Amino acid sequence: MDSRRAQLLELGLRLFGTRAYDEVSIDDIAQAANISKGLLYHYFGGKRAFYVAVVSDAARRLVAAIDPDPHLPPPARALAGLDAYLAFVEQRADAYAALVTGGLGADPKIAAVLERARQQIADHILADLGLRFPRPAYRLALRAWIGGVEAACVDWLRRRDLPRDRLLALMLGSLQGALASAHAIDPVDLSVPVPRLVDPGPQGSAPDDPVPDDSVPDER
Amino acid sequence: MDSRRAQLLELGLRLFGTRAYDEVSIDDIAQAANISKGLLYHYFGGKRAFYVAVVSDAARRLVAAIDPDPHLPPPARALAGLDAYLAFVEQRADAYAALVTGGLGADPKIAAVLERARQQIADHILADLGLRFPRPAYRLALRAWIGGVEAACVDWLRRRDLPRDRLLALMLGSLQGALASAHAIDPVDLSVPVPRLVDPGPQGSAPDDPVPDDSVPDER
DNA sequence: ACCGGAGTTGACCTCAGTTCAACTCGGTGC
DNA sequence: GCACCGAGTTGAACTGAGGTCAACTCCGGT
Repeated sequence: MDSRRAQLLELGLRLFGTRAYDEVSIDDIAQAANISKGLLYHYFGGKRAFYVAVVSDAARRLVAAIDPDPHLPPPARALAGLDAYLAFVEQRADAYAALVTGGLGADPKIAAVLERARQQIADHILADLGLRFPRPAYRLALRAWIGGVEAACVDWLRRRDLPRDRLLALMLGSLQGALASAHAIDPVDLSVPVPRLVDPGPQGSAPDDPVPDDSVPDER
Repeated sequence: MDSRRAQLLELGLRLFGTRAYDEVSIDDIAQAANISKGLLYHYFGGKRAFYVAVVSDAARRLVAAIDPDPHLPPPARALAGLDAYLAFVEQRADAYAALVTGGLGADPKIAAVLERARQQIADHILADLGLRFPRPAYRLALRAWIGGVEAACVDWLRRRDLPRDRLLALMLGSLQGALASAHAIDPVDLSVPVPRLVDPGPQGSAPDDPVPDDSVPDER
């Protein structure tokens, strides 16, 4: 049955989200799932392969979760995507932690899975912005930004010292800064200019004028 | 003697920089160092503790490597610090890989060591910029930026598709963008304004005015 | 010469990951 | 009804890596 596989993946996500890879034994998994050790080897090749499967599945879910609403115009899609990303981070903090902190000492398989997911997210964002940059500076800027988002999310989950919409605005502003920085370094002639993601508006002394908006503002 | 300890740390850095944690056995280490297994347990508590020691040592070196030249004025110190950071990344790619890809998740000890090093770097940069922000938005923006720098460096080491000075400029631009974004979100009255880090100078044929101004909403 | 302790070793122990032969059991063909 | 089949499942046994420890070697101090 395939549901057993899904059940094991779900369980694995919880276990690996809570404790580190080598602190979770096969016996732990088997016991928590009420199955025998051997069955895990039937469904997955071994512990390592199981872990890879768990991480892959979580990455798949994350990428799926930020899938755009095709009705929105491109720039708003990017915003909605990031918002969905943060929602995932918030709701499934364990899964997210397993993903990002999960490195497992740089297992190439894991690294490849994560890098692939990041690439998909990057493509996603580029498409949502209506841009397409194969140029190194832009690619690197975007890659760095994604790394920054991950770091910020992990930190944010631990501290929670900023409302989510502020975090969203912060990340969007950083994205704009990163893309602008890439543009300064490699000033390719864009058919579409780097869009203005954050609309600062009149910035008074009061720190409480609303950041872009709540969850999904589509301006324009 | 203490030199043996240092020798083992150096060796560990090479080994863990090349292969993943659990692909390096105690016997491997012992054999590579021409010592017996037991001796490793004499100097360090065990494999895990050894790994923590290796990472800590590498982090210490990195933080030491970006120590500022006190003669430079603050903004230039920040630039010099980032330059030194990139130099470290380039020269000791293995050590850097061991640090960043290392055990982000593996172990709370490791996470603590790395987070401490990042904190030091962040303080470093803040001091170099002549700023001091305990406010969440700035802290988070800086933390995200550091995560971005790490991601960019790992990617850059793999691809090498940008000259180092361009990478430096890219990162500096992103920093400025991140800080500006934090400022837009939490507009505290800074005694010292966010400094202009990137001095674009005469750029090629480009159709652009240099980025910062429109990358950064609210320049005040 | 004796002592003591740091440095060092190798045999041994333990336990987690892995393998595998065998058992159940619901469906299929005859 | 019956033999068969293959997926699902199990538990015992194997293997190898991490960890322990009593003992040995130096070597400086008394």
